[in-house]
Amino acid sequence: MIQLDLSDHRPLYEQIKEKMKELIIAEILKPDDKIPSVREMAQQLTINPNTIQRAYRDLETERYIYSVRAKGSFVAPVSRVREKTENTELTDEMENLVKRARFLGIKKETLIDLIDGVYEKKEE
Amino acid sequence: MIQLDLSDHRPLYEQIKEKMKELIIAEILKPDDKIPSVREMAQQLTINPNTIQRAYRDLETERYIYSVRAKGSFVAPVSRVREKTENTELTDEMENLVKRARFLGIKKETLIDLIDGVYEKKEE
DNA sequence: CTAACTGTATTATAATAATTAATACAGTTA
DNA sequence: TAACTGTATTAATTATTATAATACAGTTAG
Repeated sequence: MIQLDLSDHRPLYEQIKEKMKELIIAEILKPDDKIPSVREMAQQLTINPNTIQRAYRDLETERYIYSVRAKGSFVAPVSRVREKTENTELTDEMENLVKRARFLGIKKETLIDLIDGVYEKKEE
Repeated sequence: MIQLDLSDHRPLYEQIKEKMKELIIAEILKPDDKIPSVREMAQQLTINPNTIQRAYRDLETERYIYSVRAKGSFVAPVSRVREKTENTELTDEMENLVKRARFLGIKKETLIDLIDGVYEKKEE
């Protein structure tokens, strides 16, 4: 399901969080989909279950997943709270990125093309 | 010149690197501008000089600054290498961000307005 | 020339963060 | 009942980060 990058300097649980978020945001994992259990994922990645536990706990706090004791962990439906905080975070990041792009001499049209490309795929 | 955020979980040297990059990218610091010496910056931020040393060493490797022994450290002119790696990095980040935006239901036009806003300020 | 500044390097230590390990408990499911 | 779930806890280990204390060689202003 996910792949760790050992050359990455960041902690494993951060990588796991990020990858899971990507899968959810890309809608590869959809609301109420079951995700691998703590132990199962740990075995797949050959790391300690506690590390997965840490990642899942964070993801639950951030409302990306929800867990049911003895049943499993599942992708959470998009919550209004999460949507709002993500919205502001994203706007900030986007602004910084666009500034960097401008600094690098990237044309406005290039950015707009990129956006078009992503939004087109929505229809698929 | 820069301000550390102690509530930030990332290492100090990472924060320093990031802030310096921001200043350089925003062109607040321009090529060949002298930046504070290792010891001076350490005193300003009340942290150990070795931590600054670490940040500066990284920044030099990434071609954001250059250092001259016994003279000081200075903002590097934009190198072609740096420009290229930054360009691909930025494109990747931008694509991820746009995907997130789409997932959140943000309209394409909203993103384009944001870009317009940033690019307009170039004339100032 | 000298005093005070530069970057750079080194080694040791302390402090913090991340990870593993080994369990345990309570509930679910086939 | 056996095998699975999430969750919690405590301890030990390892890795990373930060500090501390120096040292060296070169620059620069007075």
